[in-house]
Amino acid sequence: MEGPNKFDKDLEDVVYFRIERTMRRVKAHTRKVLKAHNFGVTIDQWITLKRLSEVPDGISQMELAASTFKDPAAITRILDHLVKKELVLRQTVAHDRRTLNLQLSEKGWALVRRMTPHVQAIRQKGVNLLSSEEAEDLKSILDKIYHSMEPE
Amino acid sequence: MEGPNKFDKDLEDVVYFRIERTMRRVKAHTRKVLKAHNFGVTIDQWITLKRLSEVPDGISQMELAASTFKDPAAITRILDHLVKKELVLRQTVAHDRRTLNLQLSEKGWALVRRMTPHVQAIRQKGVNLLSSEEAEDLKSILDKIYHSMEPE
DNA sequence: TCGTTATAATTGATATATCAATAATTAATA
DNA sequence: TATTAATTATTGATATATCAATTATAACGA
Repeated sequence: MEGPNKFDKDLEDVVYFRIERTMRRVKAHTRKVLKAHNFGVTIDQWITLKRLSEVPDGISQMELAASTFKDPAAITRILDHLVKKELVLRQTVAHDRRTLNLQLSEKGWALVRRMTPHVQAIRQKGVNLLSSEEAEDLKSILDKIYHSMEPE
Repeated sequence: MEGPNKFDKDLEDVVYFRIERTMRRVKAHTRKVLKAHNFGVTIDQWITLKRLSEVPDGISQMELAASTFKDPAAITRILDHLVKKELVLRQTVAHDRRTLNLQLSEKGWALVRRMTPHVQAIRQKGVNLLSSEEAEDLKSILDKIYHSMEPE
């Protein structure tokens, strides 16, 4: 905000830009790890598998989309890959033929178990440097921003 | 991390997941504002224009990519749009015919000036709720994570 | 029950992200 | 200086993000 021509702060100083660049780097590192171990899935595919591992009875695509903050259309396509790789089962539901129930296959469970320690290591790498107080601060600050922008 | 079947924390509790969902919401809100005012550019196109507004003499695509943390290939395509919309000038450089110099056009400058107050309002909306201390904490915590994952 | 409305998933179109490969040019070096 | 190596931008392929439109089905109201 110095100098005669400055009518706005630089990108570099914008909080959202910092958030973005941090996530880009985290993702780059994550991709490197996934590739090194030949897990055969992308980051978003991993997120999907991980979420499904939290709901053993399965959930619908709408619920999956909502809980991962992804678009239903994106979920459809991510699942296409995961079903083709036989990591996820996509089955019709008796009482509502619009809905598809999603569950990990045995192969999906095995992959999640295999990947988990490596993903934990990635989380550690960055977050380890933070005090537990800082980690909590980060979450609560992010949530303040998050809740300041309720849709509608 | 409770219950007999839990061998990993839930997505919901992962810091990176929180960061991601916050940014998704910020971007959703931003797109809504850009659309409401008919600015005719996407978020990434805006970021590119904004960055170019910080370097009136222009920069190369490599420099633009580095300073926005985007891939050079992505920059090429974003610029294709911006050049077509006559918001950016892409000119060859005398001393190095590999390099293209990028500058805002008059129309580009006008758009940046027109958009700036609205973008500032978006930044305010979320960040206003934070104390200046929290805002600084957020940046420094993010930077710790960022620097913990230096490439190579 | 018929017709309207709502919901779940898909598909299409466009924009971006990432990686690999390529073309053009410049730099480095034997 | 002739080669080789590095650099800049582009292009192609694949995956995702977003929005709009569509299909199939379910829920609802007159």
